[in-house]
Amino acid sequence: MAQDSETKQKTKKERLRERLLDAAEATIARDGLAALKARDLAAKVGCALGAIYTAFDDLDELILCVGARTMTRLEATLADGAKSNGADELQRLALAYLRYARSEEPRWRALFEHRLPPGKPVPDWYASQRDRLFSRLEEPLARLTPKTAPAELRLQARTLFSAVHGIVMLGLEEKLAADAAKTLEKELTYFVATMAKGLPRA
Amino acid sequence: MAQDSETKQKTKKERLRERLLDAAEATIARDGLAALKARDLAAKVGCALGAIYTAFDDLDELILCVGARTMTRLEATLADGAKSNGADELQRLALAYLRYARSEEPRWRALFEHRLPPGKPVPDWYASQRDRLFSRLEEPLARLTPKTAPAELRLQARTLFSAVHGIVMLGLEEKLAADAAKTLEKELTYFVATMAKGLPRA
DNA sequence: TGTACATCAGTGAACGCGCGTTCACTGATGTAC
DNA sequence: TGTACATCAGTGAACGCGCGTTCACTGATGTAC
Repeated sequence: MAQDSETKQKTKKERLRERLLDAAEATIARDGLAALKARDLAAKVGCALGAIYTAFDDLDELILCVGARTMTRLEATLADGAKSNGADELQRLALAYLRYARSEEPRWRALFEHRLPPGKPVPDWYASQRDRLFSRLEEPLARLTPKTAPAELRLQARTLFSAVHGIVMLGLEEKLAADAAKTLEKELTYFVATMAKGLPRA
Repeated sequence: MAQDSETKQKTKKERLRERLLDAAEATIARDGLAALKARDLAAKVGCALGAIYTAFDDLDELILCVGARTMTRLEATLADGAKSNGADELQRLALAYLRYARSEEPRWRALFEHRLPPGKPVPDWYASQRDRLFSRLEEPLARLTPKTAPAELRLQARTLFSAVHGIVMLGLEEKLAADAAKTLEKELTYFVATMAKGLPRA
């Protein structure tokens, strides 16, 4: 029975974790990372404030877990948006990224807003999921420039992602110009086309 | 004498504003935007806490003023880094941007971190200084693609800036890969070269 | 020049709020015999 | 089956801190006559 008991305890704790994650995710998705408060969270799932700290070390851990879910959703959107066509897959990927950022902006933004307190390292499981996300960009790039060495490819993929990310981020913020968000699709399409043309062996 | 008195009062208030701005700038430059606290600021300039609010409406206004100074410095760096050569001016601009972000990272980052409370509009003087900064990118772009219409050019300039910004931002954060910062120059150079090659009439 | 008065920049204690985390305790669950 | 005991998830009041902003007040400066 000791084994049974342990199993049950684990499951219970796991269930609380999930309920907390669901609630936190909903809050972040609706109102952004800054709106996530321990007390609200406890109220939402109907547990005591302290219970959060039996399921997670602290809010940072919980936020990272929500981030993992966001990455999974983003991955799915990218996979969905990029398939079917082969030639302009990069363009499709970029537009899919924009679409995701638009449709789940607070969630997406939380991914980049959140900062661990200095000294706290990013957990390995988080880093590896993040890296997996980028490998999704390497494949289509590899198809475009088949002669490029793998290390070079990784760099190119990162550069391209950062560039697209920058365009989407600043575009959605409208920090640069008031009407930026409306022309973003055009901007991105044009941008990726230009890049593709400039790449060796396009 | 009424006129004299008013003039003196203005000057005095102005001096306090400047001392506060200097102190705030120094704090942001050393420790980042998050380190800026009203009490520390008052202590630094040797005035009362409340005096801040005779010189500025609130901390947001003060932060925007520091942002204006940052933009001026950035503008100077860009002007400095881009001149002399003409052909690869875009590359020089991008590298100058990276250099500035590196050398004054917290100050630069503050420019993008700071958010006004929702509903508070960005002041006109701030928006116009920001726009002026971007016009610096349009000139070299115009030289590269002389046939492009002005409206198109503005869009291209913004796209290019956003892309470079994204590469620098994520690169310096090292959120994507642990060794990103070291290869950033190479990355940027390669990126701009690729873009330039892809642009019509390169 | 001297006196009474007005102005207002500057003061800093106090307000008001928010919030993550802890910890002594409880009560449900399971164990031992 | 029944009783005494152990465990530990879950509780929530309290801790501890931080911080932007306000406001009744003061004192230096200048004005009026």
